[in-house]
Amino acid sequence: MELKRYNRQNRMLVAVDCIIFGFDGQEIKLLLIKRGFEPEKGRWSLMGGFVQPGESFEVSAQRVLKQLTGLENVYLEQLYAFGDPNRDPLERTASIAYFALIDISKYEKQLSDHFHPEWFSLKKVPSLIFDHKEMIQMAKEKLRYKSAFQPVLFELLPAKFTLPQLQNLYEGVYESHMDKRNFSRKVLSTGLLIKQKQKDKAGSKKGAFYYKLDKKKYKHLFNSFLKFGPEPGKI
Amino acid sequence: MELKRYNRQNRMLVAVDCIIFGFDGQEIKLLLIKRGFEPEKGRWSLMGGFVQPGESFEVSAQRVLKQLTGLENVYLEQLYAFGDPNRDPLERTASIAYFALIDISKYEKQLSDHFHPEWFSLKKVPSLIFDHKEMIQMAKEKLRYKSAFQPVLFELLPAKFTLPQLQNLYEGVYESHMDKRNFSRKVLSTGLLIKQKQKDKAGSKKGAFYYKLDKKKYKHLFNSFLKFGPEPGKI
DNA sequence: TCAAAAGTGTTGTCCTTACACCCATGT
DNA sequence: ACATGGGTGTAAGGACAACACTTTTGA
Repeated sequence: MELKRYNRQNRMLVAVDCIIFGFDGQEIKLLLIKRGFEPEKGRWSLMGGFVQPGESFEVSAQRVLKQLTGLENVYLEQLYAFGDPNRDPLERTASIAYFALIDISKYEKQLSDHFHPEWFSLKKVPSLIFDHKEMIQMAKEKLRYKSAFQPVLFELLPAKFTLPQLQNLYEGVYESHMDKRNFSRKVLSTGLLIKQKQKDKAGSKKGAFYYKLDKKKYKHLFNSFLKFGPEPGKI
Repeated sequence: MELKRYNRQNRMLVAVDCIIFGFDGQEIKLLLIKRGFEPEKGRWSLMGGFVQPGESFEVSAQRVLKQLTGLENVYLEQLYAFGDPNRDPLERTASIAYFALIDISKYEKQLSDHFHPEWFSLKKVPSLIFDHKEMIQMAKEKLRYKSAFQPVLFELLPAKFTLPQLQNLYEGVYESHMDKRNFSRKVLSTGLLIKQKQKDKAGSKKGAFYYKLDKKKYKHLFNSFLKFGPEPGKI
């Protein structure tokens, strides 16, 4: 006897939600939208969408991300599956949360959108629907944890960036100050950065040298990076 | 107008699967069952079950774990949500994988079970259904990653254990050898271990002193532990 | 000329690693 | 008595943290 379905079991909706991080050279930001349908229509929310038939979670998250930002091939990683039976008041819906790191300079508001997206400073996140605040909190923690050992934060930077920008980024993630001498020694010692001849004159009169990632080494060294941030585990 | 449901969306089955680790004093083991229903009836599998209405994923995993082991209050952590549309050939089923660390000495085969559970050495895992092999691989990696910074591995040990046992455990997780002098200095320096007066005479003629966890410090220090294993990130 | 940010070196401390011998005891 | 595994100390090297002054240039 061959079954056609699992009988007597309940099915539920499954959605993906994306925590989208960006970095403007000064601070870390989060891309949020105004929810366009009931319930909670009009409130701020993470970008999300229902998982479609035939679509894996990863593909689903990529689709949702592209819909909002127009971007493909961005850094995307599964964060956590949220499954509280009452997290969506209308109907039981599981959410697989993904976090994305995008180069904010490549982001372009999609013209014909109805999402009303806005970038928010991580310190000024508005009230959000459902458990989205919890998702963001968890994403922040994971980002800290992860970037202590892997050079993921470069995904947030444009092709050319300066050391002060990079330091701002790390300081933002760890909400702490770092010594610039120790910082530059540390990152340069990885050999991942290639110094450019041009300077960025935007941030100061003297100007700061641009650096580029050594992409070959980057892929190769992704798993053997440095230790940053506060004591490991204290994060 | 208020909606009652999200229309035009597809619902799917959601299950939990548990990767259950144990440690017998010598090596790390995995608890597997013989699947009791179609499809793939009779093949080895992780213990799992469908998420029930009103039940969160965490509670669901706890229930499944108790069903198999009789244990409650064990270390349980969400690993990853597996959602490939074809992972279960019968019907689309998402699986939220959890990994559990149990004290193997507390485990007792449930009498009236129909699961036929068996402990397998991590090095001799049989062929498994669906994507369960991938789940185990990911769980191993997460365990490595995690136990480098947090004292999670104590969850696998009985109340009293010896330093050589503890070292076996770490060596099993990292599949490497460690220097016993450096190892004992390192773990003792945490202050988490309380030396007992009795010895375990099972493993040697001289006998090895038992240690107990300082539970207060354990809970407090859970997030500021040591660095173990190979280079961070090389895991 | 001054203000503002970029860039650069040294030192002390601590952590990590490598390494070898004696101890206790059951057989 | 001996074989087996348990227990301990030291020295060298490397990583990290603390710290202050000079440079450049736009206003």
